[in-house]
Amino acid sequence: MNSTTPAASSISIPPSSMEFNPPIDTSLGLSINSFVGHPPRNQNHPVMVSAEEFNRIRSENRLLTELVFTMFGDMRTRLADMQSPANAPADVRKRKFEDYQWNDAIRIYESSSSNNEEIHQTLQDNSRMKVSRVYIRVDPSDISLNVKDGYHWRKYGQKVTRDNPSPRAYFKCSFSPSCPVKKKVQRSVDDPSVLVTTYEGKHNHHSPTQITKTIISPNSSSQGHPKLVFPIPDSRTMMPRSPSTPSTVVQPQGLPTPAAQDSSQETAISKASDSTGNVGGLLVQQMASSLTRDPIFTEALASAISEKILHQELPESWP
DNA sequence: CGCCTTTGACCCGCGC
DNA sequence: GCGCGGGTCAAAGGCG
Repeated sequence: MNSTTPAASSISIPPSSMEFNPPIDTSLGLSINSFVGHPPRNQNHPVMVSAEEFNRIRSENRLLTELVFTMFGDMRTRLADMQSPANAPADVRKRKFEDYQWNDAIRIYESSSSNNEEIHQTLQDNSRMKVSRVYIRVDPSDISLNVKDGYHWRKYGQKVTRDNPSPRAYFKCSFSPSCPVKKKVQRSVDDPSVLVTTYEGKHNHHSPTQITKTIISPNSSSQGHPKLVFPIPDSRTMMPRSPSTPSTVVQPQGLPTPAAQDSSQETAISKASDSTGNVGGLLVQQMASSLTRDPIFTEALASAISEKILHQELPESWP
């Protein structure tokens, strides 16, 4: 535990901050409020796209919207947990706060559609970190704890831990006898269809498998539908909870690379949380800020959500 | 035969 | 000091 991090009990969040108050980016002429809370009244930024492209973007944006709301709801729950448990055991409070440590590289993958190379590449991208965590959605009926990530592993132990009925398996990299890397694999306590894989250390050899560069880059074509992306905090409450929750979203063009996102978000959030302790709100702001930097994305998202809202009844207060 | 998994025993750090 | 829990060791057995 980082000695510079504030104690969990020191975090105090006023009730008003538990509401979603997205940042306003006037430079774009749109705020998150304008398309999350209210239908846009003026379309000052019409976007000319084909019907096919529009449908694709609309579909993707629905997924992204769901992801954002899921993450916010989970964050709020988690923050409430963190600030309230004065009567909770000290080790539980400590664990909750440590879940927020941003040393981890968090990724969610669909095992059915992702491949070894992507996971491997993610780990390469985050190789500067001592610990990386990867979430992989698997077939719930598959009881094995095997994660195909391109390396060779030898299982050396298995334990049932206190906070999770699913056993935790311990692996060492067996490709090179001197390789210090270990990994732990355990099903998520919240969603048994998700394998939580924690990697420790850095490989001192190349992957046994051929690496292909398939992952997100700023220049990725939107047709490429690159995989996932948001570095999200942990494990338990930040996971999408239902299988229908999207685990892949499109990386908007112009956003930082995943590695850059990791770095910038880790820095910004750790700094800000030191001074204010409002980790959750800052995370939302950080995410929203990143998204709103991309005008194409914001326009498309506004269109998608406004269409959805317009298909519902307007509130009585709506003019 | 080599490599792997399984599994009980053991070690160690931490909190009380 | 003791108990608990996580992590590791190592013997035994399985498999290709």
